[in-house]
Amino acid sequence: MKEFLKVMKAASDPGRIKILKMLEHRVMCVCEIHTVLGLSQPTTSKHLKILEDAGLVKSYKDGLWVNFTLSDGRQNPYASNLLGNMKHWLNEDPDIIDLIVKSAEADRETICGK
Amino acid sequence: MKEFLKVMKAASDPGRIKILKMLEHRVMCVCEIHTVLGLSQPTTSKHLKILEDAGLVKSYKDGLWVNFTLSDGRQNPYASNLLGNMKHWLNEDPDIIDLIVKSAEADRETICGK
DNA sequence: TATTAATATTCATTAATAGCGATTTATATA
DNA sequence: TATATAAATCGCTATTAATGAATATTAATA
Repeated sequence: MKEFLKVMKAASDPGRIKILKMLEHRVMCVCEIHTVLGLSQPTTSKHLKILEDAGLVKSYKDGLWVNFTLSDGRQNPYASNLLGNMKHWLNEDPDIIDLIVKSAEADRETICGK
Repeated sequence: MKEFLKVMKAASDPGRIKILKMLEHRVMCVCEIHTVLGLSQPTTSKHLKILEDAGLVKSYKDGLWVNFTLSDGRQNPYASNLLGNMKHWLNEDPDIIDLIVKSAEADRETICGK
C-alpha cells in the first residue's frame, strides 16, 4: 500500500508530471529542468527526489551535472504501469506541447553557465 | 491535466483506496463505509465526494441511504484505467484483506440503526 | 589548494488536506 | 405536522506539502 501511495502522490503535482513528460523525450539535468519549468532550483531538486523515491525516475552523475531519465520501472510495478500509460496521456495538452518544445530547445551549456 | 491530477490526488489517500477496494466487492452506503473504515461520517462523506468528483465512484439514492458503487469509467479515461488496474492491485495487502472481510460482514440494517 | 559551478539540504513561510464535532438538509414515517 | 434517520455541509484544528532564499556539498579546474 505504501509503495502504491508513494507513486500516486508523486503523480499528484503538475510540476512533477511535466518533468515526467519532458523525460519521455530526452535526458535532462536539474538546471535544464528548473529553467524550462520556471521553478527554483531547490524546488526542482525536491520534486526530482520525490519522483526518484517513487521509482519513477533515476539519476546518474556526469561530472557536475546530474542527469535524470525515466525509470525502467523494474523495481515498482505501480511506477512502471504509470510510466507506460503516461506515454499516451496528456500529449494533446497545450501546456505539455509548449513544454516539450521548450525542453527540446533547452541546452545545458548555454542555459546553466548563464 | 486537471482531470488527470484529480484522479491521482483522489488515489493518494489510504482511506479512499480502501473505499475503492471495498466497492470492488459490493455496493455500500455511507454509514457502512464509515463504520468499517473507522472514520467519522463527515470525513467519510468528504472522501466519497472527492472520489465522485474524480469519476471513480458514483452514487444513487435509495430512500434515506445513499449507495456508492465503482464508476463504469466512461467519463474519465484516467479513472477508468486506474479502476481497472486496482482490481489486481493490493489484493495481497493484509489491511485490505482484513477490510474486505469486515465489509462483507457489515450490514446497514444492524450497523446504522445502531 | 583556491575557485567555480551544479546540485542538495536547511529553514521559514504559506497553502492545501485530513480529521472530527456540531449543524443542516433531505427523506421516510408515526 | 412532528419526529427520526442518513448523509452533507460548516467551522475549526492539526498535519502535510510546496515554495524559494540562504547555505552546504560535491566535483571539476585554474
